[in-house]
Amino acid sequence: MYIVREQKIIASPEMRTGSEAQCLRDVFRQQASEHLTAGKSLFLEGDRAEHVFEVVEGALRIFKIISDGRRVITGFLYSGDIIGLAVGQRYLYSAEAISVATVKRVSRRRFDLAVTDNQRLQPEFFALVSDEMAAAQDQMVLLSCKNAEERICSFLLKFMKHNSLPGERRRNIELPMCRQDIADYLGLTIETVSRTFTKLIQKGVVSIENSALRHTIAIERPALLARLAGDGEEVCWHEGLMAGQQAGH
Amino acid sequence: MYIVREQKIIASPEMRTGSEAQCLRDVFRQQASEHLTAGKSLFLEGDRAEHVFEVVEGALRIFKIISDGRRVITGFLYSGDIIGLAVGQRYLYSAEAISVATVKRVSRRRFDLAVTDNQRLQPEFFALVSDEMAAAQDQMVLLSCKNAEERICSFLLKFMKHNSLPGERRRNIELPMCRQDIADYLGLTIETVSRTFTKLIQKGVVSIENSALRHTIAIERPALLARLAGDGEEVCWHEGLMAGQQAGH
DNA sequence: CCAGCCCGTTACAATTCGTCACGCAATCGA
DNA sequence: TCGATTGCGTGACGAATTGTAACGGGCTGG
Repeated sequence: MYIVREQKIIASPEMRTGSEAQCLRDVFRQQASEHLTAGKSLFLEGDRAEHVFEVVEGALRIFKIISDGRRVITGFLYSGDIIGLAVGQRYLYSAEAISVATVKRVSRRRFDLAVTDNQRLQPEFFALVSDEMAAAQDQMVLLSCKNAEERICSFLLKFMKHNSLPGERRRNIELPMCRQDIADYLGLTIETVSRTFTKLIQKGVVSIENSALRHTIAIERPALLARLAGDGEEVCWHEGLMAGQQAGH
Repeated sequence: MYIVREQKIIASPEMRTGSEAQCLRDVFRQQASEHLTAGKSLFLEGDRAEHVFEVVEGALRIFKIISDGRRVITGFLYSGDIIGLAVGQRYLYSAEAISVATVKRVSRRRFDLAVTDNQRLQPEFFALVSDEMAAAQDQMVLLSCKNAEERICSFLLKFMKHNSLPGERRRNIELPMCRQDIADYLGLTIETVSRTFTKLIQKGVVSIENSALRHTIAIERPALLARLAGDGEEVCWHEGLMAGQQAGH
């Protein structure tokens, strides 16, 4: 442990870029804001991963294009999120602004130095990577098992959790992405997304402002929404399971 | 850079646990082998993540159980793979031996120390995390878009790549997992897996040893298999795409 | 003001995949 | 040796999702 402190002491000034940072976002504090218009690309899958980005405002989608031209959206990012973590030499996906958005960037070199240099940041860094991995696995579960309704409900729930301050209970949510984005994210077609929204409205789970372009959703019955998402409150891990050794089929 | 070397020089002996390690697997070298019988659990989702494991021999599956009792296999691990990386406080999934298997373990504390202590290991560590992330994303693409045949073909291809030495060109592969495992991994039912194998045999893509229990697959037409997997040789990133800013739909 | 476009919605037909039921072969245990 | 069990394959059927096509309602720009 003392070695770490030693390292800080002998660190030369120009290496100390991130030393005062209390959290990862502080690494971006001094950086200039960059503004993106809707649809503007931030980087492409396969590009050399030379920067890490923080979303200051707006929303982005990250996606892959597969051989037949279809698009798979692997995630959405909102203000406060960080993009470009834990990649190797090259970006694993493309990133684009959905709406107008503001980002800040630092070079990977500098970001990595800040993290390795400042022990305080490492837990936060690993937590972020871990969250990203957990999100990917949740998405695999969703795509493996859930039907259209469950997918839409899970999506709305996740959006609510992510985009509301702790304690805040807003009934209205404003989805920045269009139906096609939702479809490509959930492994559905745009028609199925539409139909499912209609069904949820008929069931009284949500309602949609017929203003603008159906991007404003009011959650009428949050409890029902959660039940329809089918996550079953994430199960009871610490009972019974230990007994059955032989992989239950 | 010189700071890194400095750090090594002043490192106290007891901190140098992993200092001589040339690669991550060396961290496990001194550890005792543990033997698992088929179906034996290594750890459960939600357990405190106290160890990191290396698969010495055999195969394991990692999976989640969802609320309605179904199982989603998020990956298979073979000899040489490392399990338990990049998790937070708790394991994100359960791990079980498929066949008899041998593993080694080190405590997370020791593993993390070895990695932070020895700069040489960090690139390999990040590469592993990155691979895991890339695999998760590929799986999302598979589950989002691919039909049964493409899924099976992708699965066989990936298995071949992973379980053959570079340059080696074996036609016969021995799948350690049963049909149900494949189904739960690919988001299909066991019947669809069966039917799809039959179709692939009829097309002359593969053949199955009718010995034992259909676990030995001979790849008759590798090129066709690759084409049917539909990965389209991972596309052409550096042309055209830059032009279309407005998210193509 | 109207035409044209984009996005979302709806209806209907087509297809894929899941469900259910059963047959077959190999293995296990008494 | 026999019956029970397990894992896999197959066929018929139905449900859920997809594809196709047409429609509507706001914007935009002439």
